Amino acid sequence: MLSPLIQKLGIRSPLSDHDRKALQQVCGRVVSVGAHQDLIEEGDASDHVTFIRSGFACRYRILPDGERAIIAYLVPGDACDLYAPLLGHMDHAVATLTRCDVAVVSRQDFDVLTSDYPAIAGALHVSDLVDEAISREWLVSMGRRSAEKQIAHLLCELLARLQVVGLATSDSYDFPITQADLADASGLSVVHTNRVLQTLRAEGLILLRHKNLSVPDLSRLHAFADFDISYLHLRSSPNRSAPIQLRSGPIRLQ
Amino acid sequence: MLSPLIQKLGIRSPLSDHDRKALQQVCGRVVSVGAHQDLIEEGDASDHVTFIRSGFACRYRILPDGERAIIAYLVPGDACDLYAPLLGHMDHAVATLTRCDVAVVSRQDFDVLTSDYPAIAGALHVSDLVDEAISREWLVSMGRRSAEKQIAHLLCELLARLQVVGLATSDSYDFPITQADLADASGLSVVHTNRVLQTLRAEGLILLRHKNLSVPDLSRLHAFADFDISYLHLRSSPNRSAPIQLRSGPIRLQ
DNA sequence: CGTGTTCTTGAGAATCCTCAATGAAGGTGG
DNA sequence: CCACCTTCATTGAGGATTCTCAAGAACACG
Repeated sequence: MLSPLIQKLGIRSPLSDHDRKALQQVCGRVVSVGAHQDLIEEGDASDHVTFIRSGFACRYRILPDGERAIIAYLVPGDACDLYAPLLGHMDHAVATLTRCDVAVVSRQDFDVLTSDYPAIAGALHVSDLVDEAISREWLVSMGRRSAEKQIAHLLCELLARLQVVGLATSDSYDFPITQADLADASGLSVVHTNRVLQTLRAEGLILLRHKNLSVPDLSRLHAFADFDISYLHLRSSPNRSAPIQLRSGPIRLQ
Repeated sequence: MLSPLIQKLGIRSPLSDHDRKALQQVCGRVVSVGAHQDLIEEGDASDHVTFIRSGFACRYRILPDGERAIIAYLVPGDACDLYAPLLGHMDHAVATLTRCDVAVVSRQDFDVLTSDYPAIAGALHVSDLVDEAISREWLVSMGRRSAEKQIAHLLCELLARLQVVGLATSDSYDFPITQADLADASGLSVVHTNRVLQTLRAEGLILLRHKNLSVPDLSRLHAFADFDISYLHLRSSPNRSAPIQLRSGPIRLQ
């Protein structure tokens, strides 16, 4: 089974077998972490690079009044602290939401990897740029979409991101995120999050039972949520429908 | 007078005189653009790199119902589309908010610059990471801060960012952003934005007159807005108070 | 079969929105 | 310099959304 990281990078950037092997080797040390555990704390000047191998995690900050703001969801294949040393310290924390397997790579090994394999460095950079695009989309959702559309949009995004790493079918995925975690990511209260989910269910837009989410009519959910997948940059250009050719070569997509 | 771009990069990453000269040379072509003009449209596969030289701009998206969401403010020294080719197309647009001078660099010249001057490439990367941190902070504000604190926080952020490029005193700056632009960046209505500003004025937290913002008691505003400047990464570490030494050398800050 | 977490519901209150209108500021042409 | 026009800021009022508090139900786990 291909690691989710390699799957994710390979979709957006061409990687050679050589690159894949190097990645697989470096990410050998996998640690299992229970739910609701900090992987990285605010202020850390992390000397490791951490990747989510399985499970869900999040970036978050705690405010003075004790409120928690979740800034991003991390799914298998996502990096936690790729560029932390460039900024000197973490300005937010990372915690698991469920039990997770995480790959921990020493910063030294990682630096060797990226300088020996520029295609990997490039693919990781692209992947970080997509994370930025996701942040922007969350800002759009929080600022200008109704609570219902915001949550629906988030569910669409997770479907697409999990499909990339082979953890979702065409219309469903395991959804272990609690309503409290969803609330902190949406800026809503838990109570309202609950009511929003009920509305989406009542409208027949989603089926959510036993920690599994399935979408009866994906195009209807997309239309409702105003979900345009292009911000995830799964293709090199919105106008080009053919997938990127998989070959080793330059980092640039076009 | 040093260009705002060079000022900004130099604060977070060591640049040699050599680097500075190269930057100055490449950013020679400056274009003047009126207020409320698109600099980059959504979907563009830009073949230029654009930097704000003077004036205010923003990243934004228009939703199907016509609403505008502002995702980021751009101030002098900020890049508009640094890594656009890596993602293939712009997933959002960039527009001026006021009259702006922008430096337009051909993608070709830019690529030559970054490969000839790795310190510049590194500094730009760090700068982009800070933009990410700013996005995250906006998410925190939108999700879990009151409208008053959110706007106050934004005003604190702008003060700090403008100080970096020499466009603010210790407690004031020119503030040409309209309440409509502030509303679209905060996810509030124009009416409520107006009332929030009035509250901040009534509390004596800000003075806003004739497009000029000044802060009578900065630490009070910081405390009110829960503003912790460390996310702007103006120092290499929150525990180290000495500024970064200015010398040419490796990209990494520590 | 208890115990803690998560989900759900009700009700009243705070926040924020929309609509609609007025006032103030700035720019332009005569 | 004034009349006019456009943009921006402000105000009032009623309503929608979302919140908090509080409690009970369902579920998961040992």
